[in-house]
Amino acid sequence: MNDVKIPAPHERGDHGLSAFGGLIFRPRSDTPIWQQIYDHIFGLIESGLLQPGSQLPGENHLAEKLAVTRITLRRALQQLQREGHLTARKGVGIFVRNLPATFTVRDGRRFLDNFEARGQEIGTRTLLIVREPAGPAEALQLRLAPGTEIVRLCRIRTSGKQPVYVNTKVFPARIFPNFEQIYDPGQSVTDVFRAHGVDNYRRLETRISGGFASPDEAEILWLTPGTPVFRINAVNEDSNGVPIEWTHGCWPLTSVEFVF
Amino acid sequence: MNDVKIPAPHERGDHGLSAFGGLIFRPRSDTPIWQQIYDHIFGLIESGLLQPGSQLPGENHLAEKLAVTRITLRRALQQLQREGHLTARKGVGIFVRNLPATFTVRDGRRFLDNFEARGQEIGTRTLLIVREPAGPAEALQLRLAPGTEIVRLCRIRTSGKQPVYVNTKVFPARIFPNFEQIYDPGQSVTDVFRAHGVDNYRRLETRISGGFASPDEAEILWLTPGTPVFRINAVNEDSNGVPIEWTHGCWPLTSVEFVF
DNA sequence: CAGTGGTCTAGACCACATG
DNA sequence: ATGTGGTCTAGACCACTGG
Repeated sequence: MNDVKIPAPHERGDHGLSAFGGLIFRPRSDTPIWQQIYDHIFGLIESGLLQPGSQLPGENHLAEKLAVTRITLRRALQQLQREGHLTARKGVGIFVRNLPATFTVRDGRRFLDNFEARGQEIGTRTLLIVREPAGPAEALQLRLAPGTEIVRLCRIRTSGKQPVYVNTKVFPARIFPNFEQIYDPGQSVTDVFRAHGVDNYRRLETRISGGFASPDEAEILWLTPGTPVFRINAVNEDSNGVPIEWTHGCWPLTSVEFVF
Repeated sequence: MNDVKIPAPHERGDHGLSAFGGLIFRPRSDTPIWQQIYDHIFGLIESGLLQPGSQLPGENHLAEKLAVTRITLRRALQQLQREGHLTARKGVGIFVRNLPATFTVRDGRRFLDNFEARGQEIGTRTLLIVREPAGPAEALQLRLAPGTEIVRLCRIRTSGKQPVYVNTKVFPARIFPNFEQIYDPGQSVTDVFRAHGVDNYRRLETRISGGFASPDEAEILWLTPGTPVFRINAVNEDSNGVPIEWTHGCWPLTSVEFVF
């Protein structure tokens, strides 16, 4: 508490608390205190003094160091969480989120071709792959009778360990009898398409809307529930106009840019 | 507590407070109190008991009626504001936002053709139309030398009085010598294009990203600052590939859906 | 167990808009 | 002058995570 050192990023256990020391926030200024704190922490992140993935000091320590109430501090922290710069884990701590500089997704291309992630490695994790009867929404999108068997695939895309995209894909099971066997080794849907004679397909329509992360989505994407997200919704057709894939998913608002 | 009335929307001055009466929120439930309040108010809005444009009771009254602290109540109200269901005006009150059911904007069409606003009338308000030297960003987008004269046009689109879209358009001034005269009567950019011999043009690229409303944008769009928004950014070219318009603007996240 | 973030209370003062 | 929403304080208890 009394050690006044130059803010070396990773001190032994103090989580770089010194970077926050000696600050004075003027209460009766034109800008609210919580916003001054927001600006300060945001500056630390942008300038790189707070490295991605590093942990912030505990809220009690921080509030004391900044000479404000924990509630006032939390107001600033929560805005930073909603904007995707921080992520909090209960019982653990608050961490600097790995902002992947915004991806650029171009419509009509394969996912991996789409990324222009600067220096970040892209990963895929398959959460679920099952065959089951189509629900009403799925049947509608794929133009099937309700109850027709479909293949459901849930995946996460990560950038440097950090999840940035969760999506669900639905396929007519009849067209892809060997889906699981072919998908398994490379986790590539395109491989599955090719192996079943679908060499060409096109995106019929893409819908982009906005929403707010459900508790489930928040947990998967390491977000605070209620954080704003993009929702994307698209159908792919084969060359004969038969729908072969309905995909819908969810991105943190600040992790992606769509280019058409 | 004892007045059990059907919530008639506009009681004499009580702002429909009765709709909030007699509620009990269990503190040690599995869901937080603020979220129970959120759910309750959201339900009132969705069911139409709280009409669009109507005013909520004051926070002090509401907090008393719901038997919670004003801070706890505010937590619920602020989430509703961020999600676009409520809008607060300092010194005035909190109002139910007119959710325009989400527009559908199709790329490459004229704006008015794009709307599928159900029963809402679309309005246009021109905030600014000036000629001035191009800044660096504008010069880059229009492929002009910095300082070249451009026409800058700022407009708001409204749906039933409520602003839903604010954007800025920039044009090379040299191509449109009579911009202002032609634009003025109908507020139509297409008219200006036609009058200057531009009968055909196409959208080169559209970029959609996410952000958070600046104080200026928030005021224009009747939002709370920091509310999540879509940002859209596009360039139109004439048939010879010459950029003739750079447009960028901002939508509340929950007011629009993009279809491509 | 100690430390973390999540929630909640009971007050208070301020800037702002309206009548 | 009144009522509004915006900000801030000084406490408190809880559920969760980790060692």
